[in-house]
Amino acid sequence: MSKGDNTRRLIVGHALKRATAEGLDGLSIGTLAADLGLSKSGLFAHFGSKEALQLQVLTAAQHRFVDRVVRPSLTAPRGEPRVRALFDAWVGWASSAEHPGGCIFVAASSELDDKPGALRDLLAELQHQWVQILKRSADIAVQEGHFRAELDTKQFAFELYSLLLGRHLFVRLLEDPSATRMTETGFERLLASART
Amino acid sequence: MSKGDNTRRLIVGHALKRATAEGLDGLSIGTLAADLGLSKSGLFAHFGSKEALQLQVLTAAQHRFVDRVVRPSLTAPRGEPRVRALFDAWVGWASSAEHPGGCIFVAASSELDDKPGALRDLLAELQHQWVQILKRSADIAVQEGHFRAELDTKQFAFELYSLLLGRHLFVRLLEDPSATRMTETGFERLLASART
DNA sequence: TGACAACACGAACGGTCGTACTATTCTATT
DNA sequence: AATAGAATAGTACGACCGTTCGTGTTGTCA
Repeated sequence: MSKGDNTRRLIVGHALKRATAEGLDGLSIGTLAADLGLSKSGLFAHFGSKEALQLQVLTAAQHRFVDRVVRPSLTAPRGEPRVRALFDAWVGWASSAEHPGGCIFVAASSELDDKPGALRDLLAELQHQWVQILKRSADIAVQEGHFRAELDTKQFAFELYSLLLGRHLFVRLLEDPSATRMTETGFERLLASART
Repeated sequence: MSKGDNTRRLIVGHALKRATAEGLDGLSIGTLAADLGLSKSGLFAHFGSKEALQLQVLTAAQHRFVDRVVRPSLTAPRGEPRVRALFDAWVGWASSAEHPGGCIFVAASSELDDKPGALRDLLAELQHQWVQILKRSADIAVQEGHFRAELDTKQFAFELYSLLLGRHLFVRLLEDPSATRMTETGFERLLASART
């Protein structure tokens, strides 16, 4: 890995952290450069445009998400345990000290849903993939006999992700100390209704 | 109502529409003025600061929300019908042509949750009030015997609002045509589990 | 109708933004 | 040690930002 690649990673990593708080659009080349002790132009040269930087940040977030949430959960046994693992890993992801602003995908979603462009397209694709992961984990739980055969697994994924989104709001804006407990309660209710 | 008051209302109304799409922070005095055929300084004079404008936009949104969602629902019979009315009215609110960007409170929530200040405080207060309205409607349904006595109504409000947030994402970012149907299905499941 | 307040305007300020160029410093290979 | 190329810095730009100020214009009430 060349020196430039290394610098680029440092930039993207730091930008990822800030983007969860300020939003992807709130990122500023000048501020990022100052944070890292670089010149504006030096930092800019690594990307060529702000949109390219934002795309790299989002892509880096995806890779990290796969590392921290998806892959670890795949080690859990197929079926309901894996569904639980995904749930727990997501909560851990959104609460991680690595991302003080919460989940960057949630933060970016309402920011980008009205702004057509490559950034929105990528985010929509990533969010779609995540919902599909949740759905497939439920499909497997059906195969394993943990969930009932007629379960609408897309509906299950929707409701599960809704709970996670609700938690995000209650934790971050309302600062409700019972947010995580309520999310877990809702999750248990959802699981119960999915079982055979 | 003086001429100035009227102009101010026009400005705030238009800003409210734009803020749902661009975000409260994305509002620009210059752009708003151009939209309305006013001069930047003329528009600015009505508020004295951008934050004051943003606060008025949020307050106007609250008034409109009460008019369009809360008050009409209060005409529904106490108990489960009123809970349903609130649900339906919220979906109508978020889909209204009046707010092409969806619900401004949802849009502002992830934007402001990391930015301390008067704006965030006001938004948190409004969101808290909304959750309380949902909770109290469930309390009434318990009183009326529609919901079971031991129901955790705060939990109910959390899950209900989570579904609405999930719908917002699925409609706006993922453009999933079955979003509203899934929200309704989840709502019915939630109601069923709350009944006696 | 005259007087005064309310309202709106244009110009300008200092600042930050993304981006484009050029120049310098560093690094790695010969 | 020399040199090519990558990496970073420096400077400048045009655009837009919120804000201020001075000056007209318009509306309102005595």
